[in-house]
Amino acid sequence: MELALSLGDTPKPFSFLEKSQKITSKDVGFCMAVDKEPAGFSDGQGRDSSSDPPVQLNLLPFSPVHKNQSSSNKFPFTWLNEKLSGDSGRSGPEINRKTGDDDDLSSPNTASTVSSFQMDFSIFGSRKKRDFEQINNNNNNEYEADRLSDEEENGSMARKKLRLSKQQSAFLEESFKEHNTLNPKQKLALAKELNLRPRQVEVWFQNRRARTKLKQTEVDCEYLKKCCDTLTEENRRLQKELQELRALKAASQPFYMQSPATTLTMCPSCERVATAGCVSPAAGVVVSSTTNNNHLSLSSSSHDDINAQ
DNA sequence: GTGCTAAAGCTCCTTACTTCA
DNA sequence: CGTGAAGTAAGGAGCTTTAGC
Repeated sequence: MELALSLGDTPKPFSFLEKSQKITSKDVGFCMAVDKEPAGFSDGQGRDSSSDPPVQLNLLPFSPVHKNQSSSNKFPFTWLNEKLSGDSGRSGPEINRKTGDDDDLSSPNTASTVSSFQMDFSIFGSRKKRDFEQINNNNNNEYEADRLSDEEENGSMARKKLRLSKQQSAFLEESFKEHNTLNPKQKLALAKELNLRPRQVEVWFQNRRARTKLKQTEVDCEYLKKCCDTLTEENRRLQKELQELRALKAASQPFYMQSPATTLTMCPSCERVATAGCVSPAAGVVVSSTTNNNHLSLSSSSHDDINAQ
């Protein structure tokens, strides 16, 4: 099966494309523009994805992909489809280019890549090794693998942290807008498109979800704060009204024979109290002080009743 | 069907690095 | 130039899910 995938002006063409033009999706763990997905599709990590639900397209409702996916649905990401089917055959952001024609020369990626390469690779953990092995095994990110190989040869593979370029971040952001989780295929495709390791894509999405959650938590916190302030103010006001009501009741006792009936309204839900003639729409319970029983009598009425008046 | 195990992914927390005021 | 805060890539622990046996 032919898989002609242009990834733009990559500084170094993928060697597997040079070695053999005959590529199966099994080889690359990634399937694009194929008439049908081969059985036993492997993501290159030992997992058989053939049992996946139709590429879990509930994640990507606008570009459903099925087992007999047509070539029009090249890739679950609509924005990636556009880029991959671009007129110039030059797709995706130009990133991590070795040549200096990138207008983003001031990109932190450039500086950090150079500087951090000088650190000690011994701090790399098992996961880093796993990713590195995965790169070598899958050839799914040869450029990155080459860079790592160069670092290893130089004995300075201690890149602790590599800042992603603006283009890479923007690209990932676009994919995150599509959906905030990735299936293995999408991860590999993104990694390939962006010349990143799949692990980097995975980490980026994890961190992105964490940032989203953090922002949402901050928003929720702010909302709850306002609610708390409102309730505090409401409580203060109600306490004041209660004091007024008690004062009114106390004042009416010595003169109950002379005092006219005082009608107060009280809402059962918000417990607001107001005198008759000043009935708020929220008032729901009529509190009337009569001269006969020396205590408040309540007659209930709903908000609707009040509002209907 | 059930239990065990390994692999993978996730969240959460943390660290380390970069950028900027 | 030095410094602290903010942003972010990445590591690790612990948990869950899933597939294979």
